[in-house]
Amino acid sequence: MTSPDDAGTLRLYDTATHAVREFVPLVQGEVSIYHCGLTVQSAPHLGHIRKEVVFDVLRRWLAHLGYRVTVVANVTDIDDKILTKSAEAGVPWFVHAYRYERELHEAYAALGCEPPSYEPRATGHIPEMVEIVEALIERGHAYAAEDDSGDVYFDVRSWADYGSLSGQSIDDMEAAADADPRGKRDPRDFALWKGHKPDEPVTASWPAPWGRGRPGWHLECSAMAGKYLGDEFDIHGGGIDLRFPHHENELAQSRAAGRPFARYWMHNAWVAAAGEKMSKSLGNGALVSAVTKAHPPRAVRFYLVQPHYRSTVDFSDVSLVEATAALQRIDTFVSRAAEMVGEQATGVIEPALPAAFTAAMNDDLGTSTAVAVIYSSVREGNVALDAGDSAAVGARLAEVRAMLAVLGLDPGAPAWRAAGNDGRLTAVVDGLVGELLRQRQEARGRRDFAAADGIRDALTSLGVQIADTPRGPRWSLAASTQPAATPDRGA
RNA sequence: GGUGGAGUGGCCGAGAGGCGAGGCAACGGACUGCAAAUCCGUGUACACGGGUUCAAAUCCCGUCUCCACCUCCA
Repeated sequence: MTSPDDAGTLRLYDTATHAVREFVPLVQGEVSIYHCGLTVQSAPHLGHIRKEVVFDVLRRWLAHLGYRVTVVANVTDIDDKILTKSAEAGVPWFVHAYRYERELHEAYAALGCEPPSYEPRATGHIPEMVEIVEALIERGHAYAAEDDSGDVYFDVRSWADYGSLSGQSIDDMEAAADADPRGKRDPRDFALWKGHKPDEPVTASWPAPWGRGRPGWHLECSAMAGKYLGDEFDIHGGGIDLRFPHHENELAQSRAAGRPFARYWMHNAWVAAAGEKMSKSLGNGALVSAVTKAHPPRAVRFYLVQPHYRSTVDFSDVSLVEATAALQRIDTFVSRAAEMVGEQATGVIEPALPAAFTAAMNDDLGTSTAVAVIYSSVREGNVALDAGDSAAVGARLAEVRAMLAVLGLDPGAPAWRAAGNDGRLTAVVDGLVGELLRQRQEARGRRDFAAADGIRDALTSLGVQIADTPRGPRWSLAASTQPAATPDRGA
């Protein structure tokens, strides 16, 4: 399966063709990616941030392969929910939107996601959207509503390919849902432009040839992708639930306006809670802010990265605890190895990756298999460590860190440095623990094991783990963020 | 009604015709004063019923259960 030849080319699952296709960029050496950002109407939960993590890994892998990658993720800062919720809260809609945009950025940072190359806001691109609507009207694919709402709709019947992305035919779609046709020719026609309503703030409307209003949701992505990536670009991504209608509509309106649009469509599965889509069983416990408080953020990322991106992952605290323990195994090796060979590999992602890792990543981002390769290197590294073979340890360490870096999990990366720790605190703690360990060694020397174990227990209860190695005792912070009582600790 | 996906050992989670991914947990052994960490070892797992095949978790048929989408949800 994993011959060296296979490792050479990247293959991605394309939702539009329902097949894994070899990835060939439009422009050699460059990759352009657009993925739908968030509607900033509430705090991001784990499901929202999974998409960011998935595309962050894709971007890192493409960069590793030598591509220059441009990533655009929009911010939808105007929509029905934002207007409703801001009205309820009694604040201007843009205040509401900006507040959650900041929370989104905090979530990116907390999980080590690099910010997009461009992160355009919908409200900053009204002229580009108007331009598309004009082109669609001119070409006979859009029309102003026949009532006096000021809405403009896309005419799905005028576009033969409508439904191709999601594999549906217009006639099989459940049309009854829309009880109020609102001047549509066909109930499935979707809004490109929504006419200003008297009860909405004037600030939430913009002038257009067919009257004041605001853009429909789908329109903004076509406009911003076109502006920053051109009429045709490589990869369009988003959550699987956006495939229809959002992406179907984006595709239809872009192509109908004469733009070739995306060449590959990638959709990540969602994070489920108790078997159900997270947005439905919305619990505050799944907010990124809450989860990263309860569990180490790097472990949260590990938990999101390890399953394949097209598999649904089930959210539970138990899974996060397991992910924390699993990551600890890797980290223990990294720190033990670094102690032996020094911090030689800091920040350098040069060492060759194991062929199995490359093959796994090239096979539609097989992160799960890729993680298994990391564990295999860790085991080899541990064996070398026990054997005192520092050359082998150094090689495995470099390799492991390089693989972790691809997944955005390198423990030495700036993203994971504790905020506000300038190093002095670490030095003080190291000194204090070192002094206690010295006392413990003395006690052990005179075979006073009660005293020695007393010191060890005291440190353990503070979340400091002690390990006696042939080179003397070493300490590390326990994986758990609640250091005190680990219930399953035997007497 | 239409479209797409899923059911894997105590748990999480890959794979997609043939040598039991990987992790967590558990048990045995080595190491240790005891631990911890680490290493070695231990599991006849693929929803159910048929079928194809020398060989099926993987292909085919049927059944059951679950989830998502079908006009604004990552």
